Amino acid sequence: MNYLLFGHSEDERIVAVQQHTDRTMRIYFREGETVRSEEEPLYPFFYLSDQTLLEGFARKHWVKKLEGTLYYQYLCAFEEWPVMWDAIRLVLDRYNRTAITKVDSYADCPVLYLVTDPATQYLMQSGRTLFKGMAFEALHRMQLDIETFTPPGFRFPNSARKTDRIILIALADSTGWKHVIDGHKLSEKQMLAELVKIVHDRDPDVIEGHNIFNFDLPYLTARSTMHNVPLTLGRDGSVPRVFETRTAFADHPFDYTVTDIVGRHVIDTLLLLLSYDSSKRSLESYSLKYAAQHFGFAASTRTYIPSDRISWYWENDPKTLIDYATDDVIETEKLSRHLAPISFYLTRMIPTNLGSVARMGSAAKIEQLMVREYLRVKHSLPRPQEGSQTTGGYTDIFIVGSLGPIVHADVESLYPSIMISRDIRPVTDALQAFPKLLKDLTTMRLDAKRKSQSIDTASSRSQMDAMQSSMKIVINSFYGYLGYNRGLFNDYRKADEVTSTGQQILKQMIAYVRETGGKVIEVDTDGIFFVPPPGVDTAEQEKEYVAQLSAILPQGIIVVHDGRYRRMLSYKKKNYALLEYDDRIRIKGSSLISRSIEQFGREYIHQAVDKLLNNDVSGLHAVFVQYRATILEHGLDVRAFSRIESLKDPIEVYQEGVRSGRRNKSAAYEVAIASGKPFRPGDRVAYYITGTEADVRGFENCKSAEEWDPNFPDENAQYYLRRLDEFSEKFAEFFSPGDFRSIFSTDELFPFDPKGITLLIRDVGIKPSGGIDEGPTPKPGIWLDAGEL
DNA sequence: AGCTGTGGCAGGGAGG
DNA sequence: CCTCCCTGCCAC
Repeated sequence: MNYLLFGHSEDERIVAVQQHTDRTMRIYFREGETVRSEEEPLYPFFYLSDQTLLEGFARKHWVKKLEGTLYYQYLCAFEEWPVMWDAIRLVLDRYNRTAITKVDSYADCPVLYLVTDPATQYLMQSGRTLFKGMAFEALHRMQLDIETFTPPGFRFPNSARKTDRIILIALADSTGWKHVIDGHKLSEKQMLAELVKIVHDRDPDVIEGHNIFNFDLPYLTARSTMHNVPLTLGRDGSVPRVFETRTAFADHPFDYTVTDIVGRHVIDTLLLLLSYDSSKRSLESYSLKYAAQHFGFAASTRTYIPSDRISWYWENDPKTLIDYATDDVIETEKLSRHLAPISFYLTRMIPTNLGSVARMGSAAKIEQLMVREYLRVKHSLPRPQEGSQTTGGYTDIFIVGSLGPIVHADVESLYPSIMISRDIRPVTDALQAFPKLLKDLTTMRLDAKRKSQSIDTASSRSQMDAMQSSMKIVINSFYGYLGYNRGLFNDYRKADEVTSTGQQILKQMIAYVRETGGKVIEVDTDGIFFVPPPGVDTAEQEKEYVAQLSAILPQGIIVVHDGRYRRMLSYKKKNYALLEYDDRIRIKGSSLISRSIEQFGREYIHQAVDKLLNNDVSGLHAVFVQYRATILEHGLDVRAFSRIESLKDPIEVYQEGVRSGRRNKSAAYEVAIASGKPFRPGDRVAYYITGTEADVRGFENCKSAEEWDPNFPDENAQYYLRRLDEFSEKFAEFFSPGDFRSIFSTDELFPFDPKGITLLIRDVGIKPSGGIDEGPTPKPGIWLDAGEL
């Protein structure tokens, strides 16, 4: 069963982790077939570990769609067979043919070995099934962190500036060893030489650091170039190979400089953290210190130093700085031990080395699994489809207001379940590897999950848990891969089939709840919030009810009881709040909790939602009055009313966009430009609005939060009062217009009287353009009393 | 030398 | 006023 995932022969396993004496490289290719591209949309290809071997080969002969894809340097695909043979001849001619040997153990698969760069060879081989049967704990990992000195008057360390320098290099490793190379005792040049010596003595498999790709390693590289000390960190004594690259986490592109070290895997825990957060969405910051506290392994005795005080500590209190740097590497080790196992266990099945797996996106992982199987049987690969997906998940809201009790039911792994039960695969997947991979991964994941729950020893349990989490990530990406415009095996119609099947299932769930007397409030993709029918009161009865719901759905689709709540404040699609039975409040949705809302606004909304969920109209009014007064008397701190935005584009791109009229001016960029400090995409700017009128243009009336002076608060109180009103406006949905006005106003003549004010529940079930057709639905815009439910 | 998907809400600014 | 476009952020 695991044949596709874990390799085809033990020969694939490279036993020696620390040896790479075999100076060879593989070329895979297909022989003796003729596929005409116009008859069959398939690429002839070969697999090459070093793209420079094809230097000079006319680019126009390459299949365009493969340029710049995931395989730029590995998979060379061509429109025509003759062109492919030309390319192979070029590679062979470029090297001494006598160095080419056929390898017996690959007799069933034409693989040529070619003498070439050992670095690439090691990295290629080490990624195959190297870690089969090996535990993460057996890896020898080293953590590295550098501290730099910047002379007074300069803000950032500058890798080219003579007066800047590395002052500490902190090192630790997974054996518990710790060391600091101290810049007081050695010149920077000696420190670099010492670093190289230590790395060779300890000989780690993995080098780790937080933001190591964008700071520590590029800085070390630049300084070693300046001092003419070769940074020979490779296992073969080579210097790192460096290249710029870009990846995307959620909506945000992230640029970084990869530093490839021969025979070692480089892992940046910042990338692991970004990847972790792109599915969990729970982190406020991606700093090492924040992460260590978030995951609960920051020591209470940990030394903290503000980043702008590092130079001061080095000159005045170096011991504290050494403690600080040492704590950094210790936390890095813990962070990696927490997050890296997921990548580690994936390297067992994905034909790429650990360092690459840790940087790869999930679609790339699926493609690697597919390509691996196609390579094995020497089948050509499909061309990516042109076009786009047309459907997504079904989202709807039927009731606006505060009501309860609430049950949340959702379909377990909706899209993977649909794909498995309907045997969905790309039309181009001639080998039918796609559904087989999905099924095997799912079975294995459930198996690992069961084991992780039943095993006694903590280390085996966490190993099983890491394995099942890594498989979960891949499983959940199979659907996304179908709609991925660069995926070789993409298939938009199949992606649409998955989503529209999901929509049907959700609509069946809605119909069932309605027919049995429940009240559906909001649905989104695979989950449904509803007030259960009369008689379904206890948690056990709710679970029984959900089990009956599950039973009416197609085979393989399982609905589970995912939560019960005292009340729900339903606001808009994808925007709601829940009151748990232990009185905790959970708020969802960008219009209620977005980070683009000023902090005081988020706090105000949170408190107001609390009052609404608890039917406390007087309290709601009191909250409004209090915020209003605080704003007017400039009682808020700059952190409460400033807005933090990240700058997506470089300054030139922004300015060009504004000049050409293609984009509007933006306060965040204007503040950043006015500060005169350099900024890079991804940097965050905190600013606030100045002036006296409520209705000012942001980009003309903005100041950096750093400029705000509590003694002369010049924030625009009228503007922030308007913001407060905008936040309050969200709650207009829950009251009659008159009641709303009296709650959200300050009348000095008459004290506020909550009598007669009720929270309303509005049925918004019928949409002008159709919507749900099952079940009777009241007319739109009808106002119901909250007591009805 | 790169990249999983669609759906939804809010806010700013430009122009009607 | 309104609509449109764009960006940012979020749910799933």
